[in-house]
Amino acid sequence: MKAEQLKGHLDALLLAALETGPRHGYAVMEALRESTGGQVDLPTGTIYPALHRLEAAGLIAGSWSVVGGRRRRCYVLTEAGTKALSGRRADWRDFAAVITAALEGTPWPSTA
Amino acid sequence: MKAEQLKGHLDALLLAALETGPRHGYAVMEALRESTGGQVDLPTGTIYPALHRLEAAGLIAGSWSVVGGRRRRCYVLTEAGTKALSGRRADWRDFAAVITAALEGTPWPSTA
DNA sequence: GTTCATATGTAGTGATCCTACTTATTGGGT
DNA sequence: ACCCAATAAGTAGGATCACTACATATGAAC
Repeated sequence: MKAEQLKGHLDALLLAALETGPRHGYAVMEALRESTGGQVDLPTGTIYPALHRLEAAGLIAGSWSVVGGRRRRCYVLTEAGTKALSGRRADWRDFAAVITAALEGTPWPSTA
Repeated sequence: MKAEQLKGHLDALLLAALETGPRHGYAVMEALRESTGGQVDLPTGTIYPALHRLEAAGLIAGSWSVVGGRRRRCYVLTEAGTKALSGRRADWRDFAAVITAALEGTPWPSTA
């Protein structure tokens, strides 16, 4: 999984990882690694700045807590984040359909 | 179609556009625009440097010609380019499958 | 003769993800 | 006791890539 390929799609993955419930950064990292069979294995230098961006954009809301002596910043999808996620999903479907069509010459399997 | 989404996937599109036969840059641009229903509409500042990169990488070979008083640089897929294209296609399928699975939670429609 | 489509190109910008490093706590191995 | 791995968060700087804006030139239409 090359680095450049992910560009522009990471936010959608992070939002999706938070859709099932609140998670802290490290947990998001692991959730993503497991849900993709290890193919999306983000370094901390990618995930934390990305979460900060999403928080600054108002798509997720973070709050500090301490569990087992370790500080955690737990993130939840905001209402704007939920909307953004469905937008990103639609964007992805469109994007994937276009690229697949251009590459394969065959139409995308209908999901409608 | 947001700009950042395309990052890392452009080369595959360009190689695919050249698969059906030799084309010059402007023609590649139009072919891509038409094959994607206008959704991939690359500015010249994107396409020409990208073609230069591919040529420098040995994936395409360019040659000058003059048609109707206008100079053209016509590109052909090299052998390495053909191999690269099938690699890029495989990469895309893997990538798309992973992202779709992570976003939708459902497996990719089997193409096998 | 001016404007549009054709045709190619460069310089600089901005966004994004990664590498490498730092800090801190808990718990297991020896 | 000591060290190291896993957990947990973060920053600074670098590399890549596509885009904006601009420059150049010809042919065709009006």
